[in-house]
Amino acid sequence: MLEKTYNPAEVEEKLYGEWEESGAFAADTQSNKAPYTIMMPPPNVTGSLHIGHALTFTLQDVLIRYRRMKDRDALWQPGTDHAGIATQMVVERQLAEQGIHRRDLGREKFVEKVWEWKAESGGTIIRQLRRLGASPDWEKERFTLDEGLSKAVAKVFVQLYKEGLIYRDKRLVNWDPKLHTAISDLEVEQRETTGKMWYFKYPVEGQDGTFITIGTTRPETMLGDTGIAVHPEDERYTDLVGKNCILPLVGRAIPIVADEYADPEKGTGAVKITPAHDFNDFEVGNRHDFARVNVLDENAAINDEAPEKYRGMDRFDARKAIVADMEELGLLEKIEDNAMVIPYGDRSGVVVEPWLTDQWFADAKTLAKPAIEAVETGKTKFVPKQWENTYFEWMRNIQPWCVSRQLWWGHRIPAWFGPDGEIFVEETEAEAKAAAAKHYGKAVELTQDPDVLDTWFSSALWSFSTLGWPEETPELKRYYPGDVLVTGFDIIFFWVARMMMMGLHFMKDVPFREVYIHALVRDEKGQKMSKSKGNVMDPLELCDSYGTDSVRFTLAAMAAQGRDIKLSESRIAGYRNFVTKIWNAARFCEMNECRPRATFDPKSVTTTLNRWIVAKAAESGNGVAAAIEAYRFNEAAEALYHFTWHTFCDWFLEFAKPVFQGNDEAAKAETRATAAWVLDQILIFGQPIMPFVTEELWRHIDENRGSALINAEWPDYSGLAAPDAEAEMDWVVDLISVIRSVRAEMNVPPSAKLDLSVKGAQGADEARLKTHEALILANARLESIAPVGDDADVSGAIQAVAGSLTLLLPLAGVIDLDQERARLKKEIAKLDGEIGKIEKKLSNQGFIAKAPPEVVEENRERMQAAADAKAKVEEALSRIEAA
RNA sequence: GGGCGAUUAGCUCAGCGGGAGAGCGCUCGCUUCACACGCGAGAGGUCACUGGUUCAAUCCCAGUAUCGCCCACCA
Repeated sequence: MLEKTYNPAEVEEKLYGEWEESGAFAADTQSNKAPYTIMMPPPNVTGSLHIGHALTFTLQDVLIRYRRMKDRDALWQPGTDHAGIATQMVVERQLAEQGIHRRDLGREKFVEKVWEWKAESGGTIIRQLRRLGASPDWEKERFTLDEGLSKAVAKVFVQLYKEGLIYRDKRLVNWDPKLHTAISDLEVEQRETTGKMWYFKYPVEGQDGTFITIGTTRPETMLGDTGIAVHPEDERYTDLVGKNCILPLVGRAIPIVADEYADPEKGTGAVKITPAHDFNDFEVGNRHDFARVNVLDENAAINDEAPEKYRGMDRFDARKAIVADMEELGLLEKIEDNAMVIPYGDRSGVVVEPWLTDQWFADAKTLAKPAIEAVETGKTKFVPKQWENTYFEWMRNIQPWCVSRQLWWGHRIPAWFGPDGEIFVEETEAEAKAAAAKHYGKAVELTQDPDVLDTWFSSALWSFSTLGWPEETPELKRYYPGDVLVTGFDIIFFWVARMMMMGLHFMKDVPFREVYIHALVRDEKGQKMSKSKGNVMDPLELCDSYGTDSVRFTLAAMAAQGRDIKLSESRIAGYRNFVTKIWNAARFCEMNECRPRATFDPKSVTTTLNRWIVAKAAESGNGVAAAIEAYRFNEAAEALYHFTWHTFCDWFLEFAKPVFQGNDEAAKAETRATAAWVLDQILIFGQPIMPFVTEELWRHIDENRGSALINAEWPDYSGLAAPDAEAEMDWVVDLISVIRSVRAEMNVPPSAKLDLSVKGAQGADEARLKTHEALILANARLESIAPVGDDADVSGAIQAVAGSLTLLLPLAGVIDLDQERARLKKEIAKLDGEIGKIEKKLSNQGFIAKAPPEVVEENRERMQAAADAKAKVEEALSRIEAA
């Protein structure tokens, strides 16, 4: 006998262990089913499961579990990402607590430490994924830094280099002065702030007393100024073009040039050019052959290129000093407030500097072309389609991708430098040495590039590197390309776009046919969850409190295709109640000896109630399947919820009660078997979303089943769905006969008062089975079914009974007469309103007569129905008045 | 500056060219032999605003307002 409530904690761990051990999650390259592949976006190895993970992994798990049952050899390929910067920071912080800096250890030792850390703590998120019930093929778990993937990375880098799609260049990059590495544009976060604009007067060479005034938001960079630009058509400055300014504080003569970049509308129309510290100025500098004077070191402090006074100063201290000095010289014209955006490193949180360095770049523009085309031609589709615009927008304006990072943790760039700086890019050191020997005609010492690759470089290969590429493995052949990639919109650029580029380049096919973009999870107030705001919801704590199934169900139910999900705990509690409801439905079935029969054929049921519920179950099962296939997880959840609670429990089980307690043994047996079958269906189509409670019940109901629910087959409901109106009608008629029999049983003549209150119901036990609840439900049901079809007999019978029900309820004392009178009056007013509305519509339609005839007809019918309903209510009211 | 999204019941959200929905909350009544994590009955909404298209608009179009997100090198 089942307990009264379901206890998730007891079963979750047990079931998960059994699933995993039995190999239930494993894909099978030998299977004769078609493959279905989802590549798990590899979470950071440093990570711990947050609610966003819980969402994305739940949705993926729903898809995988569904496909596994339905018709596919499903592979959910798991793994983790080495997360260069994030991981290095974690370990550095840990070392710092012991007073150790990574430089003290040296590169090799430090990397060793990181591996140690990974071995100890890197498994957290993987363990947590298990807790969530995720069912990837764990045997195939990969790590972006493991041997095979590293080999793939090296091969890709070398090939792209040799194709000219990766190159080394000296240009401005976003430099993080705290982490001492370059970062990509995507890793820069622009924050709006109110800053200052300083107006400095630069003296014109040879013209005492003539100044050109420039505005700047970054006074400290003036030490690196190598030119001034004005607009060619700006008459204010025409006579100064070609002359020089003397850069104050430095004394360098810098040319004044005409360049379209200078906007006469902005500032003073004259702009200082600092090619080494500003992306725009870099371009302008190139056009005019300006020198690039770098005045900052790797910490963004002033370096030795600057006048001695400022050397070693932090950039912000230097700013103050320079402003003060300029003021003293009388060269500070004014200061204004200025709204501006400041670039911050998304990991370090400090202001990043455009800084001139040698870095490796990937030619993203060339790689992007096929990736754009693949989406244009529909080879890969985004769901919702909306996101394709975002993708196109970025891809069409894509900038060179800086792939090198000045870190120690990551894939070392496979490039070696000869004594004269010649570069040898090869997959291994041996190959590089061979190439160098050939180049120099003798063996030489080579030094490997100290940099590592951007973490996203290896992630970009994930869709094929995890399957064994460059080896021609059976997995690679079978599971590439993937069916769908499930992810949040925040990494469309970081990851989706880059996988498209790499997949198309190296596999000559898209990495996935669909990209399902889901929302991001925010708190109840719509704010991004963050530790500093204290509004984080820990999914594992929620699983502890409410059970994993409830959390999964909530996430699925809220995964509509919007942008944000605002998660509230009360909703999780609501779905926890739903889990209990299923549990208790099963308990009820158990108590009434509803056991699955192997020979049961849902097509063969005879009673109206059973035929009806079989059809409804099929309809719901198909609804769940269709919703999952369309990535409408909320609809799948809703269909499951509604069918289980409001169809199966509220109606079917209620009406099964009189059967179970009656004397018709044949009907009893059939209804028991039907109830058991329907409950099984609920478990089956509930499994993808709520795997634990469904599996537990599945096993409890029959311990001798051939397989676990997770391996059960999704039933074919064809021939069962689509109950026709007649069947529905029959059922209502049957229902009405039940009600009539109640009256007969209780010896209540049709005209007399039927006491339906529970306490007063003194009739036979059978009569109590369907007391006032059934009547009230029946009443609601009847209303929802009207207007009836064209079978006059059935229609008449129903209307007659419906009328008597309306009357019956108040007479029975179930409803307070005064209240009922008020309700009826209100009802009449409402119907009047509706009649008026339809009348107006009809008159419009009649006048212009453009509406399709069936629509007009429909409206006439509705009008008639409303009028009939009104008459009925009026009649009921008059009877009440009379009583 | 460019782009996108949102605005529907007290709250969190679905829906969508022809009858306003769910969960939670609220009110009333129920220790009914599955379930109080329950059962039944209710209250509550000019579907942001203004125009337009249409026989018909919460839904399509245009504009306005408010909120939010993404992208962007603005001195």
